[in-house]
Order: sequence, then C-alpha cells, then structure tokens
Amino acid sequence: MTPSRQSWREIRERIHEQILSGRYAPGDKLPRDADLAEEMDCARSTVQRAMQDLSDAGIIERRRKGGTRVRPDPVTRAVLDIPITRHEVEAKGGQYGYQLIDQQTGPAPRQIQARLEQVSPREMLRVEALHLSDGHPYMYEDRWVSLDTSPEIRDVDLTRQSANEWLVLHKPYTRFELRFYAETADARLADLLGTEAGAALFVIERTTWIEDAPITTVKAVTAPGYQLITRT
Amino acid sequence: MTPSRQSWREIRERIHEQILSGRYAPGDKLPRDADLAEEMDCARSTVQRAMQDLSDAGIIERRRKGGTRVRPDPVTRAVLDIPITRHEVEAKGGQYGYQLIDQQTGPAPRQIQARLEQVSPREMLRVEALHLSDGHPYMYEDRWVSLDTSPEIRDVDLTRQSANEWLVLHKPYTRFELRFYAETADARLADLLGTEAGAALFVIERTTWIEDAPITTVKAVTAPGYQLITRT
DNA sequence: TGACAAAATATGTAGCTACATAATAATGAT
DNA sequence: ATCATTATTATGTAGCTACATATTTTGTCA
Repeated sequence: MTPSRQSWREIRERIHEQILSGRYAPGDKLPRDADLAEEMDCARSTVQRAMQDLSDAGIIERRRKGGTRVRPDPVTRAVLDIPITRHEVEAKGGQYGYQLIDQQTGPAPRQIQARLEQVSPREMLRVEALHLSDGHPYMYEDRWVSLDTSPEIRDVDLTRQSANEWLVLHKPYTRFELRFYAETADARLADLLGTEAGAALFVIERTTWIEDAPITTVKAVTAPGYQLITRT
Repeated sequence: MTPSRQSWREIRERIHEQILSGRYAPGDKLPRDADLAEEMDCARSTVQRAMQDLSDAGIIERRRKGGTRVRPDPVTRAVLDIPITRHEVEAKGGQYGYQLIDQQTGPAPRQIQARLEQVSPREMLRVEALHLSDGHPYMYEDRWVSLDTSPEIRDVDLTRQSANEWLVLHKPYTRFELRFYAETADARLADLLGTEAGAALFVIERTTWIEDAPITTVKAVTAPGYQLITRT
C-alpha cells in the first residue's frame, strides 16, 4: 500500500478547520494523537507535528496524559520582528542617515539601573542619537550600554556607526524585554524630531541581557506618523 | 553502543552558543546537518529539529541545497499575545467593567473599507465601548463588524457582553493585521478616558479576516499610562 | 558565449519503532 | 477515610530509513 504522503501542514489545516467549524469549541478536548492519525490516515508523528504547531500558535493546549484541548481563552498571537533601524529605513525605501547627538560615560541613574535589573550602580556609556530617513528625523534613541559586558564599545567610533547596529551585530543576547507606549513630546524632543511640543509619539523601549548580565537598554522615540505593523 | 539521548534543545543550545561565541558570525555558513550530527553525536533528525527552531527564532536562515547560515541582519523577534480585554484586566488584578457607548448599523466609511480590504461598501455594525478596570477607564474601542460574516451578532446583547469577547470566542479568524501607534486625545476621547485633551495615547488597531472575508476591525485606544510589554 | 537541460546536494517531510516523561487514575496499607 | 505507592496513559523525544523538493552546479549544445 502506498502511503498518502500528506504534509503535516495539511493535517494541521484539517484539524484547524474542525476547530473553526465549531466541531471542537474552546475548552473542548480533542481525540488523542493516535486516534486522529487513524482518522486522517497518517502517522502519529505527522499529527504530533501538526499539533505542536497549533500549540505554538496558541490555538490548542497540550498536556502529557491530560490530552489536547482547544484553548478556552483564545489569544491573538503575533510575531514581531524589530530589525536594525538602518535596515528598517532602507526596507521602507528611505535613504538612511544617522547623527550622534551626545555620548558620555558615567554612573547610570536609578531608573536605568532598575530597567536593567541591576543591583549595584555601574559605570555605563550613554549615547543619544538620531536616525534619519531621506534627511528627515525618523527615530531618536536614548541608550545606555553596560561597559562591563561591552567594554569594546569604548573603541567604536559612534559618529560613523550607530550603537544600535554595532550592538546587534556584535553583542548577541539571550533575553530581552520590549515595552511599547505613547509619550508627549517635550520641547527638546519636538525639536529633534521636527515636530511641535505636545505631539503624541510612539515609543519602543528595549532592554537586553546575556544570561543575567545587562547589555543595553534603549528608549527609541519615533517621529510622528510612525506605525508598527505586523501581519499573519 | 548506547545512544546518548540528548534533547534537541540541548543541541540547539550548543549550536546557538557557537554562534554567540563568534565561531559563526552573521552571514557565515554552518556545516550541513549531517556533519553537525556527527560532530555532536546525534541523529540528523535531532539537528534538523534544533535548526528549525533556531530558524523560527530568526537566528539562522536555511535554504534547500543552499545550506544554513547565520542571519546577516539579526532581528529582535518577539511573540506578542493579545488576550481578550477582560482577561487582560483580570490578569493584572483589576475588577473588570464594561460600558456600551453606542451601536448602530450602516455603511462603513471609505477609510474602514480600506482597512478591511473591502472593495464594495457593505452594511456593517459599529460598536463603541469602554473597558474599565476597578471602575476607571482602561480602554476605549471603536469597532466595525461585518454583518456578512457575522450576522449572528445582531442578536447579541452588547450591553452585557463586549463585542471583543463575543467575536474572539465565536468568530475565529485565519488572518489578521495589527498596528501600533500613538495618538493625541481630542476632547471626546479625553473625556471618555478620564484625561486631558492633548494627552498622548497608545493605540492598538486590529483587523481580522476569515480567508479573504473581513470579520472586524477595531481601534483600541488605551488610557494614559498603558504599556504593552513582552519578554523572552 | 549563452541558453538550456541534467546532475548533484542540502534541507524538508512521512513513517516507523522504541523509549522517556509527566500527569492522572487506581490500588493498597495504615 | 487518608495518604502514599504503583499502574496507566497521552504526549514528547531520539533515531532510523526512504523519499521529496528546491536550488545550485555542472555539462552540453547551438
């Protein structure tokens, strides 16, 4: 007998459709993999792969011995890619530009220490810079870099290459945190981003660690009109 | 000989560490799966699983025949779960509340049609509502629902259950788009959210489809202070 | 030289077996 | 009855083989 050679994606879709159709409602238990495999005429390993993917997508929940059930509290699960800012600008078709505003070393303020989950105050590098697209302000970044984990950055010419790019390429991280929120532009920020004080600005805050050691934290304030978009 | 029975996660970590250590830099080519399998004394299928996961995480790129290489343009890849608003409030320890502001049917304006990628104007349901946490405004939502794909919503009492919750539980989607941005509060929005006109507000826009048929689009304006957070 | 066809090759997938692991359910002793 | 122990069971993982698929590379011919 010739095996039907169906892709696990096909099996996933068939299971997903049964969920969409209401045959299995949120909270309902699905048959065990082995039974579904027989029903759909494929190997258990194929069902396993399909189920894993549905689980990763937040559609079902699986527990050993407990079986598989449709998630009772569905979530919209999105995958968000934050690229290097230069790549982001170029991907949108803009001519990338970059300006170093200021850089200095010193102890980090308490607020920054807290963000980095750092107990004792350490000497850090602070970098303020502006990313441009076609000559217009695109994003202002206010960054703190740990000189403990990235001492090499002392020797990098940050007037030529952004700390963003250097860090992403040379300092891989094992853990990070992202925060998104809105902020009102003060006079200085408005001036830097070419807008009026009081404008609503979209902010992306990102902090990275390698294991438990903080690498950097950055507050990226985007110019008016910026939107972060993600699709399935 | 007894196989070492190592988890594919362990293999993934070993490969990841070699990337972190700089043995393989961004853009560099990795050995083929079979060779890595021999080097790490495991089956090719185990390496395959580890590599797939690293690929999903945006760390490496794989191409048939072309082989595997470290992504030359590293990205920060985050997984974002947007729960039902009631669950979100309750998870934060708040007492959830909900108020329907207004609901009416009619043709959608051009702007909404465009968001839904809808060609011809259709009759839709518009729902304005307020989500509360401990009695305080938490989120204002301005929603349009397709009566073509969700005619049942005509019979739902939206003063008791939010359209958000009803839709998520009863109208699964196959595709969606998310947009995040900042907006300035006008007088009405400020009044609804208990703030001053001119305040910077964080907005989440979400549109869902089942195949190509639009289900709903919602503009969720969060109260001041709201942050969207995601960690690894 | 250039275009096109054929061969080679690395990853992707299906199916199988055997065993591991985590829960739950059943059992037995006190 | 209660608690601890043991069996049961559904998913998770490792390893193997065979084959599929997408590219790149090579080879051939005009």
